[in-house]
Amino acid sequence: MASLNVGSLGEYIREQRRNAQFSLRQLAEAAGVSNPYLSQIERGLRKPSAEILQQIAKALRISAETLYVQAGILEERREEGLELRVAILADPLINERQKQALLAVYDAFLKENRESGPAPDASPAAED
Amino acid sequence: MASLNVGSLGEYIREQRRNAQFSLRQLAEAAGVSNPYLSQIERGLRKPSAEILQQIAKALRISAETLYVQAGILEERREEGLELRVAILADPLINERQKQALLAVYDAFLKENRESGPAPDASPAAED
DNA sequence: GCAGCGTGCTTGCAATTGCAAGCAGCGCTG
DNA sequence: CAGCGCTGCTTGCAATTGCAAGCACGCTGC
Repeated sequence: MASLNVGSLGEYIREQRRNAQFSLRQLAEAAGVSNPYLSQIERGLRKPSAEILQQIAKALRISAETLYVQAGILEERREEGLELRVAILADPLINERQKQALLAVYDAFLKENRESGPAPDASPAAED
Repeated sequence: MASLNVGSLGEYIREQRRNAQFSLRQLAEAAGVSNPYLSQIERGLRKPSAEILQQIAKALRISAETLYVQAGILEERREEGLELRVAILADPLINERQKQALLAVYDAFLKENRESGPAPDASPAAED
């Protein structure tokens, strides 16, 4: 169907498989799918269901979401600022007042950064 | 296939459709799927692909991810407290100092809630 | 050379997905 | 009453998905 997405999906799976140093049959067996089908997926001839993607992801030890994004059924979260807002609002451990307070602090930081230019992200490698 | 998941998925879709006060045909048309197929999905007779779920979600104005979770192809993020911490740390719009400040505020709120009991989530429906 | 093994791919088929045509039932109107 | 419009569902079929059986090729050991 969406062969554009399937094309890059298949390439991505083949790349990850090679990174993991699995043969096609090894991955197919680990994933519980037939090896011809996996071959077809990698070459973009078939568009696998989400369940198959889940199985492949698990066998490759990568997140299923990664493959969903490649397949075009999940969007990468790219809306800047929105993701954290949504996460704050969705957090079950804090109440509404606290959520609003966090959002206010976040907004203040964004404003501060807009007025003083791009965030000088002094994020050191020590974070790792 | 996984008719357990499909069962709850269909019920969920019907419920959301009724909440939106759409007839089956209206939603099917808005979603760009056939109305018999939507009927079958709601009754758990068919298991739709992620693409169809995406279309339905869009027509219902809910996130596709919500339906993916119902369908069992995506897991809910349940790690309490961790998701927001990760989101704060991953946000590209604020710097490290600001991130630490947000985390400190969040921690303070969690502590406050632990000492005063469960978060009295006065989250109103006004969020819709 | 040949047999055996591993690799990736071809092919035909059964099951599933999604649709078009249409049915049955209900309420409303003239 | 008949006709119309709306509702949700039935059914047969084409296309797609995923698999089993098996092919072609390269490499290795005898």
